[in-house]
Amino acid sequence: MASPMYRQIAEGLRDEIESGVLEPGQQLPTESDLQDRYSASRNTVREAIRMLMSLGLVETRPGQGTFVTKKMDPFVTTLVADPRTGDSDTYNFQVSEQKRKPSLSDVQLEMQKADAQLAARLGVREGSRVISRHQERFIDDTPWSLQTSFYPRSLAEQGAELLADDDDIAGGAVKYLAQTLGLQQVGYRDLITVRAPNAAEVTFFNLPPDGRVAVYEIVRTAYDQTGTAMRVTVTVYPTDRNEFTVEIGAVPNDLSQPGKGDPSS
Amino acid sequence: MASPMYRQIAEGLRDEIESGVLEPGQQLPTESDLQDRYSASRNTVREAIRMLMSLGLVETRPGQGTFVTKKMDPFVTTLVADPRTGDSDTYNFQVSEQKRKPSLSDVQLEMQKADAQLAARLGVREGSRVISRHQERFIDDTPWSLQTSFYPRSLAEQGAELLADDDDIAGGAVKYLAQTLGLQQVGYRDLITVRAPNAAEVTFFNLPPDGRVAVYEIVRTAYDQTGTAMRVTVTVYPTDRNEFTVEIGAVPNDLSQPGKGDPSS
DNA sequence: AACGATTTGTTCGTATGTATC
DNA sequence: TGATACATACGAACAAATCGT
Repeated sequence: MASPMYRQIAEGLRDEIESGVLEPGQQLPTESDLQDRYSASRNTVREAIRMLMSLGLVETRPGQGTFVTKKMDPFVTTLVADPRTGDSDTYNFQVSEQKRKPSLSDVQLEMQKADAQLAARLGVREGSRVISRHQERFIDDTPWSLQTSFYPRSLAEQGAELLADDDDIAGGAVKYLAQTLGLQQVGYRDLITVRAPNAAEVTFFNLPPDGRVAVYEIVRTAYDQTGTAMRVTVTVYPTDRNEFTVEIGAVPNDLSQPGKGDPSS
Repeated sequence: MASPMYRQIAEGLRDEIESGVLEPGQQLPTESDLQDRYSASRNTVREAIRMLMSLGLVETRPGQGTFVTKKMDPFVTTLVADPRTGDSDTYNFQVSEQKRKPSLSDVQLEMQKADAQLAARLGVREGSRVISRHQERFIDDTPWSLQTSFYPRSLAEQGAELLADDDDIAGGAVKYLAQTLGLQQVGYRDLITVRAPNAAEVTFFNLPPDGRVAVYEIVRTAYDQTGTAMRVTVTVYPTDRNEFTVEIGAVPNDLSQPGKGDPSS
């Protein structure tokens, strides 16, 4: 009598799923069926299913039924690159290598005041103005990530006017800054966190509104040859369709394609 | 009238939380209060709170109330290191740098059959035996990560007997393999994914059983000078108290300590 | 296009259990 | 011990989405 009824039901179904009795994509018994099978009320059965949903094991479709989750094949982003590159070019390259069609929205440009955290990262005073360049990124027409790059406004004032311009920067911002201001990107730091999506992210990525799918937030701070932060880029990815790799030193080419995810033993 | 009542209630409370009217750690109105405030039934109010919980904004404590979540300050793990190191030593070093006390469980050693995925990564035949060395890792006596390293059994047969031994390997396994077999770790690849915790992880990390706190799974495949995989390490961390960084090229020391997380603007 | 059957979604009422103070 | 607050469980009704006739 230790654990409540709804959890016992969830355990039972969970076992069936993880043992493969119920395969990915397959429909679970209806709530009505489960009521009979476990002699529990509908609400209790629903409680069990809700738990499985929260665990990412099943998904419900109104009017249809409840189904074992089929994991979509992830897109893998590589976080390292040669220190001298690591710009937006990298994005297109990575995507095309995996034979998917990337696309980008227009740049949405804003002047914003830096909050405490951003100011610290960018090495500017809190409350000072920064250039914010925001883009939506898609792969095969499904929303894949939201990216915002921040630059100190001083960069535009010193001659890199295109930064404060609403257009795409041909060849990438890193190259542009090298050409106009002589700024070399000599290194960067990525900070990887995971959190629940906010309302805008739920809308853009088409995520379930209850936050059961989290998002990665990757903050990349890039430094120039003087050790000064020249850019901070924040990119948000849903965790359900993204993975990341880091490669250090001599690493053979990736042959271990994740496969179908089928345990085809 | 578009969205259901429970979501409107959740929206209202969410606004109060995100605008700071309700501060982290503060108690929300009781379910009874919220019934009156929104003239909804208790179940509907609970539905709203459940959504906020799923979003990680609040937590409930039986007999006490519902409280705005206070983010615990994260432990930051750096994924890069010099290619020649990157062993368990790194772990102790990183932890002590942040002035926390690390501790490790005994090594739990097993011989296992490699499943398809592990076999591909480790470059062995599926179903062949591998050495599995499992450890629980704590920081300040709270469970922090679960780590399992896999080695081809051939390594132990070729002279690295300690791998198949139940003891800690003084100085780290990488150094040991270099000394006994001349294997140099020349590089590694990390694969970062996020998923719901399994039952064992829920227990060890003391996570809510409904899976609303996800875990990172970091798979590190290390290669020797011949381009052969010499080790695969799988480490699992709860997302609610861990962050990761990757540093490439010349990067100044990290001064941007994440602070208390307080928006003390 | 219309309708009915099926299935999940939302909301209410009520009762009882368990944890905390 | 009692009061308070959240957790579990049942029953019921109607709404909304989906599918087939």
